[in-house]
Amino acid sequence: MTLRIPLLLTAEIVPFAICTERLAVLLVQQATTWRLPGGPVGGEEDLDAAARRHLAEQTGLGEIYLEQLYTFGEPNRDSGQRAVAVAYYALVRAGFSLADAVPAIAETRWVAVDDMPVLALDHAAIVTLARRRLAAKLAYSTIALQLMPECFTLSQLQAVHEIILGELLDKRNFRKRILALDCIEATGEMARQYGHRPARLFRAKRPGQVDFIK
Amino acid sequence: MTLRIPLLLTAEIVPFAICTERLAVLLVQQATTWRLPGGPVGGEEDLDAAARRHLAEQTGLGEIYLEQLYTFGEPNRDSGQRAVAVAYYALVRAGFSLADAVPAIAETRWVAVDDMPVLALDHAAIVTLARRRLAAKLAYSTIALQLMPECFTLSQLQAVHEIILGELLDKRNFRKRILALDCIEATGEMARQYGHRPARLFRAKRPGQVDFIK
DNA sequence: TTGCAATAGTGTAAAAACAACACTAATATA
DNA sequence: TATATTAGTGTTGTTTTTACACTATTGCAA
Repeated sequence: MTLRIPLLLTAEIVPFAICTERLAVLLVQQATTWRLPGGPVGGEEDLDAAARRHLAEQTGLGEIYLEQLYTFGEPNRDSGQRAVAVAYYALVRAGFSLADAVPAIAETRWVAVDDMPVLALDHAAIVTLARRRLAAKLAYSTIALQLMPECFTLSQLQAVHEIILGELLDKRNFRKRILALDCIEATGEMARQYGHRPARLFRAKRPGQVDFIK
Repeated sequence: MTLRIPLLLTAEIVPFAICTERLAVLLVQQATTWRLPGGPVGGEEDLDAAARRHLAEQTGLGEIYLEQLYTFGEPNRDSGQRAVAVAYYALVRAGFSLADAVPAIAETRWVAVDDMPVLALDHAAIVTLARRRLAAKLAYSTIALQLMPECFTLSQLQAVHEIILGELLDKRNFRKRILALDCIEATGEMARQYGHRPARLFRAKRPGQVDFIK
């Protein structure tokens, strides 16, 4: 029972954001291949902390929503060595700025989930699972708010839902449903867009929190 | 990146069944304390396989529904050593027989979830999370069928739902809903109970499979 | 043999949730 | 001042969900 097996335990993160109207993942380049940000869990480090640390070190992203996804431990997932990966996904608010954060120590790029290059190890499977989970959670939680900037319009929120679900939603029904959840409130400000009627701005009532609904 | 940290990786399982009208967990006695079945993951062993192996070795349970729940890795969850636990939950069909299976190598006991004794490490938290997940899954999957014997009556299935949810359900509405899912079919046989009208027996249409619904 | 106790089995109506649908409002620019 | 563009708003029909009560079949006991 107290046997310590030699293995590599890593945390891997799927950082999602909406980029140019598409759901995108932040990838890290290692030599010639792309992989998810992540790396070994420290000897005295919490799993979540390891995920946050690697994400910050490799991409500059901090202070974002993070949720454990699944643990991958097939003996052959990393050729040669025994590696177990605790996978997470993270949600990055639109309007985030990598530049604001700690400089990344790796080459990174946002890539649309539908245009993923070949990824290291089983990272493609991790992305696929994360994407399914995110889409499923839209239906029964307020998780989409974690992808929004502090202030946003209802049209922007609807676009985020549509992009993740891959289908168009009815504007009136969407607004009715979201407002009934009582998870956002009008700021009183208007978005100063150009060429058309300005939109009311909203903010999350409980910004850090993801509520279950229904 | 290739650092191998010394740590104990275990698989821990929460085996659920309905015992005497209550949701129960199969516990294993170790010295004077109770714990979940489980133990170290082998050096070349898949995580799921490790969970199944320990469950079989320690309790005699095999061939049952198993699903990964969450990975617990707080540095101090096991005093002294660094231990990471990949937690699973398992569903045991009513009418199962431990005696049929391989003899268990440990003292085991089914304990109602509402009467749990003090458990080793963070196993109480694992049970709590597993219980929440199971209850949530009732709403959007056919997972309850994994707790049923091959043939069962609708009243029995309803009782299982009621026990897990902790609330009574309307008989007619329950039947309508379950039958509409098209996940069970009548066997044509009747349950030979005594003292009242016999009930029709049903079986799962796809016994091994858990379908998502709605 | 008849009555009682116990669980099985069945339908309808009201309420709530969801889905479909089209026009007016406010702004920037040409 | 006309046009293009997006914001914003209610109603109606359909579907889903909920609430609800009686008859049927059996074993057992009187």
